[in-house]
Amino acid sequence: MTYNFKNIEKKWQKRWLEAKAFKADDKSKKPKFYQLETFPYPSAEGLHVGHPKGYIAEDVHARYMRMKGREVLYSIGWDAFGLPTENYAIKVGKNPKEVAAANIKNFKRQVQMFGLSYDWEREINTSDPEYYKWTQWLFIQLYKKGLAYRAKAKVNWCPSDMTVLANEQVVQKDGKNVCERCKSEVVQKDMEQWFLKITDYAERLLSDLKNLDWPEATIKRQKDWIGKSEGALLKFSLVKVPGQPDRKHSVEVFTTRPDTLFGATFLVVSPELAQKWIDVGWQTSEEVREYIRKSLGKKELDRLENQKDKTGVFTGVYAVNPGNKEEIPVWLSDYVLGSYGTGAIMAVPGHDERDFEFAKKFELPIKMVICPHYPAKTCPVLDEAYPGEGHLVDSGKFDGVDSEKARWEITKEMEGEKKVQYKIRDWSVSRQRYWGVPIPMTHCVKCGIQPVAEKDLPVVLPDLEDYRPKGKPPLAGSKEFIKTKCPKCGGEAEREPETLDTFVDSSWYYLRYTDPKNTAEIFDKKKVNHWMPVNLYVIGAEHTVLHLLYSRFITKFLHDEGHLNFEEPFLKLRHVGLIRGSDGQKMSKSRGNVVNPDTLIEEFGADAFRVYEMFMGPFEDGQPWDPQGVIGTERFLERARKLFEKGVAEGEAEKKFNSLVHKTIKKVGEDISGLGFNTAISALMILLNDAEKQEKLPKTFCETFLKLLHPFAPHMTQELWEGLGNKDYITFAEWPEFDSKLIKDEFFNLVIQVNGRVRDTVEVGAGISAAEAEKLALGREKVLAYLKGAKPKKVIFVPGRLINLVI
RNA sequence: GCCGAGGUGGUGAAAUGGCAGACACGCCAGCUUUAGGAGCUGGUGCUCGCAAGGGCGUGCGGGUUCAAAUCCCGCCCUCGGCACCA
Repeated sequence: MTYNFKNIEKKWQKRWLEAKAFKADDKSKKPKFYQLETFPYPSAEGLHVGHPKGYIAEDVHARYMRMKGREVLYSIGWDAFGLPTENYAIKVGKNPKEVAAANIKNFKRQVQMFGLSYDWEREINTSDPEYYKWTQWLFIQLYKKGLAYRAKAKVNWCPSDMTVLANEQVVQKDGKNVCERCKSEVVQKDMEQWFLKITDYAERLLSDLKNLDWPEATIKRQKDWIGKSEGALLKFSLVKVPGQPDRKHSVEVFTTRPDTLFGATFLVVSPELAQKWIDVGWQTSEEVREYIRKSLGKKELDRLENQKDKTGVFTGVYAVNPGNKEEIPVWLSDYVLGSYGTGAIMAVPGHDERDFEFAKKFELPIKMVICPHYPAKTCPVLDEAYPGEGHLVDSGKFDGVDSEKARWEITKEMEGEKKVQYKIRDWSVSRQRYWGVPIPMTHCVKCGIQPVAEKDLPVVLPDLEDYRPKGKPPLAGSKEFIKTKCPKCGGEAEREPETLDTFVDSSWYYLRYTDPKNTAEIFDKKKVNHWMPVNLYVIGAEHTVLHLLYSRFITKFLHDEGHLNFEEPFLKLRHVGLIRGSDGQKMSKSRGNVVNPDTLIEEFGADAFRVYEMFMGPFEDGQPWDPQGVIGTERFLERARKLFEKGVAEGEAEKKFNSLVHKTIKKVGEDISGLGFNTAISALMILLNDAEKQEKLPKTFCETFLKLLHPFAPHMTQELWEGLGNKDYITFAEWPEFDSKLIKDEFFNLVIQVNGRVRDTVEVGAGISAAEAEKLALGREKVLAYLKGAKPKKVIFVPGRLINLVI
């Protein structure tokens, strides 16, 4: 009899689906457990073997949690809007809607063949008007609170495709930034854009990180991205501005080291700030204007390039250092950014590496004002900047003050103010593309920008004959779409033709799973607060910043609006390690190392595939795909299945074997909870190896074994479960309990060391005492040979493990 | 440059102070088979040795300890991220 996994897997998948076996019950009395995985972007290529690793892990965990008596919410949806689909549609000359539908169909077929235990009743799709109605609603709420606004900003512009590109769509080629699709060089352009004011939440996004069970590296990257710096704003009055009266003007700088003020030997302003000066009528040299023109024409990326080779020009303006009243020159350089701080800095070359390089290049004075060797009165100028802490020197009345203390003292004395700066910028959400959520706004000549009335949502994305990008949003070309009435005055108005960044769609999908069919509200408050927050989120490490930060922002916003009673959406987060091609490289079509799961499932079955992906190695590490690997787990399952052909025996299992069974129950449970799937499977293999040597296998063992294996190989274990005469689903059977008495060994192998080297082992009773062990060891022939008649100086006894005789 | 993760057999790995290499893949030998990309049994870190047995061994160098893959110090390499944020 051969095991027809194809039919059996299909049979159970069909039954599970029809019985709605994995429906998450809102009203269940059991404690809830919400598991989440990144909902897929349904691409035209379909899944490769790397994609399901995270899904399978979640499924194993979900099945385990159900058996442990939890009501598990575990669902799937489709992040269906966005550029890859749109670009693919353009390429094949089809409508993105059709392409997306076909892609979803294929993805659905693929995820279903893995036997994943989703609650399909909760399936969602971001391109469905029933879903994006609430994305639009969310945008309007943000707008009403002043958190969505329109402003001019630099965007990536592809002159050939005549469209704005997302940062992710700009790729590097021969040192240039080019359009991912047409490879023409991208330029930066100032355009009006919609922004979400995530910067308002910077402090909370930072401080709430401390309560999360997330990988440390991910927390750190979010912190770095938010980039908090505490410092001060200091004012420098300006003298000798050509064509301007003395000391009428001033410039403010942001610094994290006000304690180094007396070492500021020049100021540097950004090209953006210098341009502002010119705009208000200050006179400058042609050299300065040329420098501004050049650097403002550069893209930010290019400006960051030649870091080591600093450029700049003297502006002709001088400032007064408010500390020592010295007149210092004001320089212009693109190493100072217009978009951070005040766009101007005080340069302290003695204590800042960048200022040091600049001073060296333009032969500007370098002064040391922080000395690590107190009580030295002066400090020699070093051949590199000294950024550390110490005591102040050459700083007037602050001489000798501890640098950390001096920060605030100097700020106060100079009438500066404490200031906190963040690197994080507001979130640009406008896309001049077709395949996305229409931004629910109108432009009225009389009333200006007005949000669409909530009762008129959704603003449906219309079908367009020609949706290709042409330099302005494709929706702008549709007269029927654009023409509307102003929601405020009822007069003629135009709709906003831009669409939303797909990161907006995905910033709240996990909330919708809790109440996916609600047509009256974004979600029911009771339901969302019952299921949320997410107990376990498995997500790729590439999402450490954007999606996770946006989701946290939106959650906090909805909390502040009174819709949620929690502030953090994802309590525990783990990253899935990437499966690489068998060549060790990242899987990609261009490398030709992509492995398709369809053929593997066809050949080995979903169970063998699942077990292999979980057995490959530590879940959070990446491994190369081994084409031989599935054969190994297929063998394992086949041998397990054969075990059941022997039939079930009456009575008890042999004592030692039974002890192993209980150890395995403990280990598999602990390992699944800790996502240590590889070692859980290895424990099951060890158990099987031993079980095969047993004369008889009682029913209790058989059922236990199936339960332990079930999360990994759900189809086969369900089939065998039925074969044992069970009528119910094994999925809802109770996870076995281990007996801690049975786990304790009666005997163990005592390791005998001489000077830390293993010389002998002997089986002894578990309770052996130090004295007994020593006596035993000293009676062993092998041991005596190494002792050479010497008496041990020291004896170390580790109960249950070893004895070490030191001579 | 800075930050993070990591470096253990031919391969994926296990062991988080206590017998390094569990469990698998691959390979070798044998059995079985008309046949095998099937199954079963045994072997498989390197090295000396006919063997018994010994020596060496977790990127490199040092240290702590009765005992180190594991802890500490210094260095090298690989991968990932950030990159003039004052």
